[in-house]
Amino acid sequence: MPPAITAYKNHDRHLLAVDCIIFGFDGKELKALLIKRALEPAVGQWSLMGGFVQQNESVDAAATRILNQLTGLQDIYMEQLHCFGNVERDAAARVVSIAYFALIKIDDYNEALMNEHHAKWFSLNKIPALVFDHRQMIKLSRERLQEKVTSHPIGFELLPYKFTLQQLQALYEAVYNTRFDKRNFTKKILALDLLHKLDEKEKESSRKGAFLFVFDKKKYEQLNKEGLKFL
Amino acid sequence: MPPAITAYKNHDRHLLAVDCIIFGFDGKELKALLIKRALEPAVGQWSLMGGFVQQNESVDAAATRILNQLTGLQDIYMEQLHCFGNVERDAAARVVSIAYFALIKIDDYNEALMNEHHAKWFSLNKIPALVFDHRQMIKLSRERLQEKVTSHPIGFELLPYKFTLQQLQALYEAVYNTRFDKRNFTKKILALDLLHKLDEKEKESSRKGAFLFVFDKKKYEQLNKEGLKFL
DNA sequence: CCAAAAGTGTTATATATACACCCATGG
DNA sequence: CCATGGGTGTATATATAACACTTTTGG
Repeated sequence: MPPAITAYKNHDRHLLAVDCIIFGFDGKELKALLIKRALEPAVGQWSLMGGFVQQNESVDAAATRILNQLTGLQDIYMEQLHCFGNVERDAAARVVSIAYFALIKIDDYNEALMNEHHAKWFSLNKIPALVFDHRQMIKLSRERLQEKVTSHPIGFELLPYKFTLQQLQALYEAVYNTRFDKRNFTKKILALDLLHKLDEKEKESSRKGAFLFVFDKKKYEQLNKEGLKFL
Repeated sequence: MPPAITAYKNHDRHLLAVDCIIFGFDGKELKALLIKRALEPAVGQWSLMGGFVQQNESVDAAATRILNQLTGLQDIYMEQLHCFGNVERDAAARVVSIAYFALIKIDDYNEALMNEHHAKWFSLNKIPALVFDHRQMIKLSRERLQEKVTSHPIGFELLPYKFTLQQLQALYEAVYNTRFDKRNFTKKILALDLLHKLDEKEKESSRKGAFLFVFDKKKYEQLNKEGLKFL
């Protein structure tokens, strides 16, 4: 990249950060992954995982890098949420932050990296005090997740590869913070022709055992692009 | 604002721009307001109105300022669209841009300012070649407008204060790029209990004349917050 | 044999869609 | 008196919401 040409030269330059809201689902509750902030100011306070955008990387790439720094994961569903640009949002300096949210399988992470950052999962209903505007970021991301899930089948990103219908329903109930009728839910989700029923049963949560499903990758990708009407 | 503290000091700083997609509706077509770019590179090419974010202003404030520079308007419906952060997006330097879209009444602008920027309205179906990634910005903003309009009554921002049902329908048809049945449309919109029918008729477009409506500000604001299911 | 979760259909209601004619007016 | 756009209702199809009992099996 050449240096800024004359026409741009006199404009202010800004610190640009990325913050990641990382969602997980433990079968009962929607959770967000938080770390203990390692940087001044506010060292040791709970915070979203974040970092600065470098000169030679795209903002999206920065988000991917920062997610990977904490989780060790790659190829994760990630979406830009919003640019937070208030002058005073960071207590130490003017920093503009672009927030992203990511959906991961809650057991899928690198434990060493997580320990290194003192990361912990928090139920979305029990988020502790956070630095700066991170609470607002989580709030907005939750609303966005809800909207997104209504028209795109991204909920599966939060589930294990094989899952039961009740796990799926519990996930949607957690996202919408409501309850659904089991029969109506089953009917609707199966009608999408998106799931493939396995011969295998999950037997941990009941004596009878519940059939496991996987999603049909082709249908899934198609509906993810086209959109669907879920609820 | 104090200077960046030690912990932030070594991070790269970036040029931060704002670009505005300004929508208008002429009674038939959805249009976007474009200017002839005044800056190198690509001087004289069609472009969205944009500008740089200053050190002491929020990103939202920058967007408002830049919209005002072109139109002279204040208190305009404006929404952040997306942060465009590819390294090579601007041909001259690494510039991260935050795109906003605005809805204005198409006759409501300061002509002197518009002339100064060589601004012109373009039908969304006939957007000329644009600088950098501005075409992509317009595409995304159109999709977002469509989604937004489905759940929030923001369409009115594009109409004159008094409008006929046919103007309203034409607007929604333009946004969705489809046709609606007149009777069903009327039924639905009136059922929202959002419009107030005036005793006054608009007589330009027909001999009989069509009744004018205004929206009920209280209902409007309530539905704008709560959301609604429009179509 | 019993506790606990799995699985499964029908009906009622609400919403969405399709469709065509008369009205009022200015020229 | 007629051409033009304005205004209005009903019937059908589809989608959503409400609702309860039987099955399986490990202990």
